[in-house]
Amino acid sequence: MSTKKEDLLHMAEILFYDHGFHSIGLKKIVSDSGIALMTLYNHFGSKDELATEVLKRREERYMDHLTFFDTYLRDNGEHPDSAFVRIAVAHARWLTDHSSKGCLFLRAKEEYGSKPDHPIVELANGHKRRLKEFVQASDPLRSPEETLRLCLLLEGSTALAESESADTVARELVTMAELLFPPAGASRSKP
Amino acid sequence: MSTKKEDLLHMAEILFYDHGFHSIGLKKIVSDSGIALMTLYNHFGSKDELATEVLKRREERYMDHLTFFDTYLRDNGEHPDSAFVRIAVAHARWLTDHSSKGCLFLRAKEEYGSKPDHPIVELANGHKRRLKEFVQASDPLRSPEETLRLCLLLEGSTALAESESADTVARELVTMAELLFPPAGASRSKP
DNA sequence: TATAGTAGAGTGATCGTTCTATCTATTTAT
DNA sequence: ATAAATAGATAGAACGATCACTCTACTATA
Repeated sequence: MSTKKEDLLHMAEILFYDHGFHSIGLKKIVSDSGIALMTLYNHFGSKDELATEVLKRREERYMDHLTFFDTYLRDNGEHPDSAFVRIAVAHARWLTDHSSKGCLFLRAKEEYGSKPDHPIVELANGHKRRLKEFVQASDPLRSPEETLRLCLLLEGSTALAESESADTVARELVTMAELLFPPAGASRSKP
Repeated sequence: MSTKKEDLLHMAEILFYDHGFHSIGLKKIVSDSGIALMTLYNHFGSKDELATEVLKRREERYMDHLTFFDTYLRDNGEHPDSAFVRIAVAHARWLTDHSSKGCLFLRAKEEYGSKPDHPIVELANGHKRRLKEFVQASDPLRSPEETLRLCLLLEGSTALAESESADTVARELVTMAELLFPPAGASRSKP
């Protein structure tokens, strides 16, 4: 892929995340990137298309992050019997590695939510659905209610990190996951 | 207070919540209210001032809701020994009673977050601080970590209700609070 | 000779905000 | 009770700024 296109996607993600989709103008994106406006329109048909690709790449990066850490932790013997805790740890790591301005997908849905068939809204909804499926598939023994509970913890930590230190929130997220989702041998086998 | 002013605040809150602060124009607010634009400027000095008053009134309503339900539940013998669970129940009720487009204060902070000394950002930060203090004060025996955990549950339920049914989320919120914050006699006295 | 990128002007639309001029209702003075 | 004065609300035009987006003409690289 073109370097200019990558630069634009990178800068657009930063600016969208820092200021919101409607608040930021294309002029700001191209000027901060040092790229001509026509080059942006050469790569993206519209502002919505740019925002859509930003979200697609962010989802890919986030899901890769979760998958990588889930596997890494399991293979290194950390929480080997509770996939839900591993996912919590992976998400906690994401929180401490990124600036804390909430979930970009929820924010997109909120800003474009008046039109439920808008591609950006569908993408945001799809991400939440895929994340839930990822959680459920990580441990088929867990109930749908438990899956929702982990999703609630993930959403809650992302939101709370906007008001509290990310490190603190990350720590409590893992603690809560350990309390609610102990490994199978510890509580689920309990009568 | 003038009826027109109340009508404007009411309509502005609905539109800000449904579409975001930057996405909605003053023309839309006044035309949907059936009120002249100059009447808006007669009551509010600017769009920011209107948004500020919307947020102030919403916070007052939310905190009143929490306080009322906390007292009501305790006086009616529901969860009399766990204020944290009562707050969770009160928040769950708020979720099922309102449309689910996230926390308006977080959204305000996200949209105006580039200027940390903006009155709207300070108001949003203040709300989160006051909410935390309310939680902490409701049960002084709880640790600061437990307070953060309940705040995480509240934030998580609000966020998750944007993707999942509010009723379902509300139920899981209460369940999780009961699991994590059992009444004093049940777990906190455990050695 | 293509291709990709550039600057810059220009489109119509909408933004927040201001101004004016008119109208109506209530209050005050005679 | 009638007239005058005050206050609040109205529609509509207009302000400069910015928005997403388009077009053109020029340049550099391959």
